[in-house]
This record gives sequence, C-alpha cells and structure tokens, in this order.
Amino acid sequence: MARWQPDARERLRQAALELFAEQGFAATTVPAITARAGLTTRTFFRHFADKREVLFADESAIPAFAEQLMADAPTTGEPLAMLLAGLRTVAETHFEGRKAALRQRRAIVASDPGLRERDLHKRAALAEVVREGFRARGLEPARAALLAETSVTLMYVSVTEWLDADDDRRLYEIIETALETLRAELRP
Amino acid sequence: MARWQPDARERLRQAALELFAEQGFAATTVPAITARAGLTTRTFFRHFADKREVLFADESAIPAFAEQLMADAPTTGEPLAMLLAGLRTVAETHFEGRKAALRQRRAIVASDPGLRERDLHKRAALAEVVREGFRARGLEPARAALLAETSVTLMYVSVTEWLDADDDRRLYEIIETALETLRAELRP
DNA sequence: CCGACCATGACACGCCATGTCATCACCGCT
DNA sequence: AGCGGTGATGACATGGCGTGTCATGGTCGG
Repeated sequence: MARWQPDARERLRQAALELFAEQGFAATTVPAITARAGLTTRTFFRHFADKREVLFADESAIPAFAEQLMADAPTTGEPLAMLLAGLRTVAETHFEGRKAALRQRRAIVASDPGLRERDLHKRAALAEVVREGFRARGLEPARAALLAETSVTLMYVSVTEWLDADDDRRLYEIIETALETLRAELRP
Repeated sequence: MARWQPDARERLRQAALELFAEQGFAATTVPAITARAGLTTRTFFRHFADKREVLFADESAIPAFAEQLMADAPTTGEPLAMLLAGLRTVAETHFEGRKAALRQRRAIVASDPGLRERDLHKRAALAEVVREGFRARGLEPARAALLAETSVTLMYVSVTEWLDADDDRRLYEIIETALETLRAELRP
C-alpha cells in the first residue's frame, strides 16, 4: 500500500475550492484546507506558493501556450493578423466550453482584493510573454508593448462581456467585435 | 508642548522609503519603520492599510483627479478628444517634473512581486474610474471599457518609455506618438 | 537486497495585520 | 478656570501566513 494517497496537489485544490465556495476566500484558512485534504499545512505551501495561487493553477498554462503559439507562427505577415489568430486559438482552447467554471471562479476572485491583484498580475505576465514574442520577431519595443497590452486588454474585456452575457455568442466573435469597436473609437 | 510630534504619517512614509532604499522592501519590517519614525507598529497600520501602501500614497490622488476631470469635461465632442486632453492634463500635473522620484519608486516596485501586484491594482482602479466616467456620459459598456483600458495602457506604456529614455521628450508627446503607433498597428 | 531519492510530517519561528482598551493633550463650551 | 468630549497614539493580545529545517519511511533503480 502506498505511503500516501495520490494526487496531493489535486486534493488540495479541490478542498480549497470547496471551502472558498462554502465560506469565502478570506474566511478559509490554510489549515482548514489541508485538514479537509488530509495533509499538513506545510505540504500546502510545497504545492502552492501562497493561498491565492490555488485559484490560478488552472490558468497557469496560458502564458506558456501563448509563448509557444508565437514561436510557431510564421515570421511573415502582419502582427495584427497573427494576434487575431492567436487570440482565437486561446479563446477556443482555454475558454470556450468552460463558461460555468470560469463564472464561479470569477465570482470568488471578485470577492477579494488580494485575488483581484493576483489576477491582474497573471494578466500582466501574459502581456509580457506576448510582448517578448513580438520583440523576438523584430518589432520595436514601443510597438511590441502596445500590441501586447492591447491584445490582452481585448481578450479580457471580451471575456468579461462573454461571461456577463446570457446568449451563446462565441468568445472569438466578441473579440472581433471589440477590435472593430476599438478601431472605430481610435479613428481620428 | 504637544503630546506627539506632528506629521506622523509623513514621518512614517519618510522612514519607510529610506529603509526600502537602504535594504530593500522585503527586508524592511514594519517595526523597523516605526522605530525609525519613533512610533509603534500599531500606529503604522492606522495610517497605511498595509506595508505596500506606503509606496502608493503619493499617487492616490490620480483617480480622484481623473474622475473630476471627466465630470468637468463638456459632454459634447468625441470621447477620444476628451481622453487625449485628460491624458495631457494628468501627464503635466502628476508626472512631468517628477522623473527622478518616479524612477526611484519604479525601481523599488519592480524589485518585489507584491508591489508589482499593488501597482497593477492601482492602474486597474484608475481604469475603472475612467470607464465609469464614460458610462456616465452615455457610452455603451463595451465602448467605455475598451476606451478606458486603452487609455490607461497608453498612459503607462508611455510612462515606461518616458522613464527609460534619457532624452527630454515630454510625456505627452510620447503618449501622442504611442496613439499614432497603435492606430497604425490596428489598421486592417 | 540495499542505498539513494523524494514527498510528506513535525516543529519552530518571525512577520503581517487586526481587535480592544487605556491614556492624555487639545479644544470648545460654559 | 474648569470640564467633558474628541481623537491620535500606546500597549497588549491574537491569529493566520509563509519559510527553514530535520526526521521519516515507502519507492525504485541497481
């Protein structure tokens, strides 16, 4: 028989999400999480850097995915076209079909200032990856930064609209519409 | 004689900034700050919500300023024109002439993940104020959100370039250039 | 069969942040 | 002058977060 039950990390994540939903993030202590998972407090911090990280373990793959996407994209063509293709791929692979779970997660994140901060940090980390991807393709720093920040903005403004809406528009359609809106707004 | 020395908040801020510069943010404990300021630990938290807030007390006026600016602006005219005027005013009143101090502050913020998170949070709070300002002027939610997020992005991408550069371009010129760059990049 | 490995347990510890009550100069009022 | 309210600070207690360190003992390759 195994010395420990398997999947400690996943058990911790499950226990944490349950408790966050039941009693809120702030009211849930790490010892309470580990007690439910049948582990010790110290072990929690071996799997997650801090209490907030539990809620972001899921999305940690997105920056790496985006980085790979940019590295694989052909070096020819307009940056914007590549960006749209990338946004579409990320939308389809990491958001579409997970609406219910993402809504619940968003509710928890919105309930706590610390979690909002962490969320913004993750967003910024994604923007940085995209910016470096553009830099690697030879764009000047200012263009790369603007494109990266704008693309992440488009993504998350659209995700918000997508999660708020009760219809069944696809996320990518919303992103395309948002781009058109932004273009119109910025036109002199 | 006064029971306490005056300007407790300012003394705490001074002591904190000195210690952050001397030994770094993480290595500086709140008791160390209050000891230098001649106060108790508890008093620190009466003036600042947490250790990080000391570094953002200066910029706390910007959202309120932006809110007032949007409320005072005439309700006619293009949103973009108003935005540019607002960015210019904020640049002139809250950034221009403080380059050295802002550079030092940026170095400290960049050195600590928690401070970067707080910085992003302040930025998001500013974006929210701008978004609500546009909402109050009758813009649809999606347009308001996109304009607000984009304007804050323009501001901070430009501030970064401004602080990085050794020349003496004015911040507002850089913002205008950035807007032109973004327009060109987004053009289909 | 054995020894290195590695996930976890057990324990200690310092700091952050908050609640609570006491203190006492200052201020306005009479 | 006297007097009570006010408000900033001190003093103390507390609990949770996050980390360093060493021990433990199944697991797995040789």
